[in-house]
Amino acid sequence: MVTDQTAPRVTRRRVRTRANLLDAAFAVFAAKGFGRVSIEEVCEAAGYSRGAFYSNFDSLDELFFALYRQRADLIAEQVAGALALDGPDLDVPAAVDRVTEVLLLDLDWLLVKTDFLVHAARDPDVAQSLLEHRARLRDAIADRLLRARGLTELPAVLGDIDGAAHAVVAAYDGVTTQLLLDKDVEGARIWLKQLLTALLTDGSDPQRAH
Amino acid sequence: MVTDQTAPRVTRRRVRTRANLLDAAFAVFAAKGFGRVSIEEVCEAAGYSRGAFYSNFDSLDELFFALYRQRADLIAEQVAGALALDGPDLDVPAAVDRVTEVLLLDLDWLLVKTDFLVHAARDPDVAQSLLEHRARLRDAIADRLLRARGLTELPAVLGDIDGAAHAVVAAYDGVTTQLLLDKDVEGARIWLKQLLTALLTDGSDPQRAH
DNA sequence: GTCTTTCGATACATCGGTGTATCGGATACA
DNA sequence: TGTATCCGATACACCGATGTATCGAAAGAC
Repeated sequence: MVTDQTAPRVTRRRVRTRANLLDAAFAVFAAKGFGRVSIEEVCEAAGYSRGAFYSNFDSLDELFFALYRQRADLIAEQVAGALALDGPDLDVPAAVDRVTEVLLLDLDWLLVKTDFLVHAARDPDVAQSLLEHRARLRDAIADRLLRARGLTELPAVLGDIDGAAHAVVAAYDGVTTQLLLDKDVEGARIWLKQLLTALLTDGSDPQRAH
Repeated sequence: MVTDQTAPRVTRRRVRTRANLLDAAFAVFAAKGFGRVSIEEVCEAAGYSRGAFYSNFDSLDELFFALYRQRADLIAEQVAGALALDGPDLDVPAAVDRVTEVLLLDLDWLLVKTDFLVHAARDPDVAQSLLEHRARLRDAIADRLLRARGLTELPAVLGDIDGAAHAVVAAYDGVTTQLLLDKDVEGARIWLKQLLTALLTDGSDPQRAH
């Protein structure tokens, strides 16, 4: 009996090398930037020859895309976990704390992520894919905000809850930009919390972070 | 009488070709991204040979830096103008409108600017220079906010006026990220205004944009 | 264990970009 | 207009990266 007629026999070695290539690529991309990395460099960092690369990917672009998907999905999972952690109506500040911890964890990832952004900005297909990913993230945040409704009143200027979720993402992106330059992760965390508090709580609301 | 003993005779042709190279570089960088552009491409776009390039710049990096400085200074000037336009205490929303108009004018510039950001994120010297530029911008905004004090009460969560200026820049950066993907300039403008209003005005403040 | 299929290393041809050295025409200045 | 200087075009040598074709070895199926 054969599991699949058409697909090539899936070997264990293949998935290992592929994972190794992706890991090495992450390190190299983070260090030098996508635009300045050659296929050879990735292979050398992973300890393979170029034959291995061409056996697994068609181009650097394809590898980059696969790398982004892998890591982005992982982070999205962690964020979703941090958002779902507390009960149906617990306080927003705690959730903010946990999410902030996850989102501003790894500077290298922010570097690669931004590289991917400028890459996507010039390729409509990639941009579309990234936009969808961001939309999913926003939805998760909106769901969480919905659960907190009543506890904290949202400022009306942002419009509905979806607008508020949009604002959260914008704050994250804005803080990321600054962080890429000054590399002050702890400062960025504090700063992001402040921003989110300012955005999500009514100014007249006595309940604030800390 | 000689204007300068040591410096080479400043020719008119030189400044023209240099400007042409910079203009062409802007177009090419915007279209393909810094990482994917060769010296030859820039020269071809400008209508020169590589000889002209090497006569004016030492490397693509140097040209990129010069290009960024040129355009960034130009924009900073326009922003300063938009901030200084009204009297010593006129309304913030009008200033927000004008600044938003200037900052979200040219998508190509945002592309190149972001390219430069990821470039700076990997080179401490360049990062330092960019940070200083951003600090000057923040100071201009803080000055403007100071003039408006009393008219609109700032939310306390942001801390002092400098914190508020910081938040303005973060909002701008955040909106830029989204804009790079969806290319909706008009939407981004509206959205940025909303964000700034939410950040700069107390939630209980009845005075809002529009 | 053997046999078949797949994976990845090696070798090769090729191409595009880089930097330099040189030279003729353009430009400023008297 | 003459002339000294500068600028940019051309030609050349070089290098590094790319993609492909081939082959030995590893891994799964039985």
